[in-house]
Amino acid sequence: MDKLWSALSDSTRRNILLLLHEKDMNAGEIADNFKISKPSISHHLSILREAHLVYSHKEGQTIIYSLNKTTLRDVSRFITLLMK
Amino acid sequence: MDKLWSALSDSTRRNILLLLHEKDMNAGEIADNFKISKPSISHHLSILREAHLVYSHKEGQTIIYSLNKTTLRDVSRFITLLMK
DNA sequence: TGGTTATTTCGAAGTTTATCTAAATAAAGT
DNA sequence: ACTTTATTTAGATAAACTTCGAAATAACCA
Repeated sequence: MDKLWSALSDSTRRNILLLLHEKDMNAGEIADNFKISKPSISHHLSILREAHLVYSHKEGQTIIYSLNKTTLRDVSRFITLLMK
Repeated sequence: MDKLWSALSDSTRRNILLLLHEKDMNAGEIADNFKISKPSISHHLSILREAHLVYSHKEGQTIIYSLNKTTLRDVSRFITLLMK
């Protein structure tokens, strides 16, 4: 749970998740939506990947990232428990 | 949203929320549930308070903390949106 | 083989965070 | 007034985090 929550604690990463909710994207496309450098975005993506919030697969020259909705259920469960 | 998510990113703070879900507690009682010092717990409580995840009121000599479930709805909304 | 494109890894700088002890504040009782 | 109890604030330190530019890796094409 720890990696999951700290992955979610950064607003750039939460915005990446919102982008991927709309559609799958490659790393460059994702980076184009932010002002920070590509290495920084790559780093954020690796944190999201380690938290299992996204997964990626290679397609030709590019790497496509997708939202992993399954992991979000763990967060949802925690919040729902507290709200009861 | 930023203070909210970073408040949730620390496991001690999430455990404080779980404790307060069971019942309201004063700061000392909360601290007794952890190995870290009382000043550290006090610091965590102030972060939770600033994020509006808990509120507090004085009762005689002690300060009673309670879970603020309303704020959790914002988190829940974000997660629910992503899960759709 | 060499060049181009896409992405990650490396190494460093600056900022933020969690934690501690010691000191300060505040309320209550003696 | 002084002491005890409950909690917070202050100041310091070490670890973790975000960010960058430059270099490395990998795939594709000419």
